[in-house]
Amino acid sequence: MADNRPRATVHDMALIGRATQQRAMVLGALVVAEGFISAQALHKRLVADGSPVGLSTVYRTLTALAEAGRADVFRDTNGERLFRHRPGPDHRHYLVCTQCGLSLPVESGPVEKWADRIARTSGFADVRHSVELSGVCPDCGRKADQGQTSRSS
Amino acid sequence: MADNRPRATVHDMALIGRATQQRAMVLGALVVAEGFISAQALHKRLVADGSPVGLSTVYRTLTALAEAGRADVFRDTNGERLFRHRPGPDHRHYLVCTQCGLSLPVESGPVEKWADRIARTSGFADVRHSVELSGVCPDCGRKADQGQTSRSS
DNA sequence: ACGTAAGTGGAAATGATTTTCACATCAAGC
DNA sequence: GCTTGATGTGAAAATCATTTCCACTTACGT
Ligand SMILES: [Mn+2]
Ligand SMILES: [Mn+2]
Ligand SMILES: [Zn+2]
Ligand SMILES: [Zn+2]
Repeated sequence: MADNRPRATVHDMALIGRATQQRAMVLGALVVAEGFISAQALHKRLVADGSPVGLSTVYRTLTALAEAGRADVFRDTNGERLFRHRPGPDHRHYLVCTQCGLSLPVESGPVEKWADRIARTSGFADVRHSVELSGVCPDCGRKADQGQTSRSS
Repeated sequence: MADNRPRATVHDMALIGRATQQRAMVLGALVVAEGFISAQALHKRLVADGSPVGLSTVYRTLTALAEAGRADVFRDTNGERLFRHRPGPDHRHYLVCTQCGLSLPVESGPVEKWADRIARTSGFADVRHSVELSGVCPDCGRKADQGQTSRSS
């Protein structure tokens, strides 16, 4: 009966220091966003919603969440960093829509194994990986069709 | 008998427009670098070597080479873009040393298959992937050991 | 309640990349 | 070789995300 929209947990806040009102607002907005969003965009959204958190604080909170493993980070093509509240306790990879930010967690077992093997056989230390998939989601693809290459039926 | 260091080919230049002296210098320096290097660093190197190419031109040339598929791009952790002359005609992925830029092409068959499958089953259009491995190469790891956690034998 | 370490926010600094635009130079076509 | 228009160049300024500063709050253990 209870709806199962994602929620912020006290757990999230405990990991990054003191529980301030600002952090609660940022975390709340991030959870509600349900997808990848930039610090700038999240800040605008907060201000628009009458929750005037400083931009520096938004950056600090998102960075702290990411470091604590409570948020995932995605580099978009312009180099901007997008954040998303991490649904579970484990590291994930996503397929992200370049138009609207919609993100879909993808099954990444094979890549993890691949990356681990390379890490082991390379001789390199502290090997990390960054795997990002991006594309245009069905909705955005449909919208895009109605504008250019107007292939009449 | 002929050494087989990588060389710039006329082919590389043909793909990006006119063959100017500046482009030849940038391409030459990129090839000689034999690893990932930033536009800024490459520019400094050119200036130091008495080949005063403008920074804008370095950026333009590297970007053009990347678009033409003659260079690979790597986003380092600070968001800076590193370039490397692409050894062959095909798309590759690398394991890059975060300390010195040394890069090792890695066998990426499994990831390509994985990414292709997701692209096909996701419903997304124009799916692209970015896969980056980074770590500390043996040489740099050795150097790092002689400085901190001095665990006496 | 108090004291204080931790957090906040507006403004300024940073730093990579892009843009501008007056000037130089490729590469055709004669 | 010489003219010429499209293309390329570069110094400086603009952009823009992110970080740093620092005087002022605030959370929270005592
Ligand atoms: Mn992974
Ligand atoms: Mn690939
Ligand atoms: Zn979309
Ligand atoms: Zn190294």
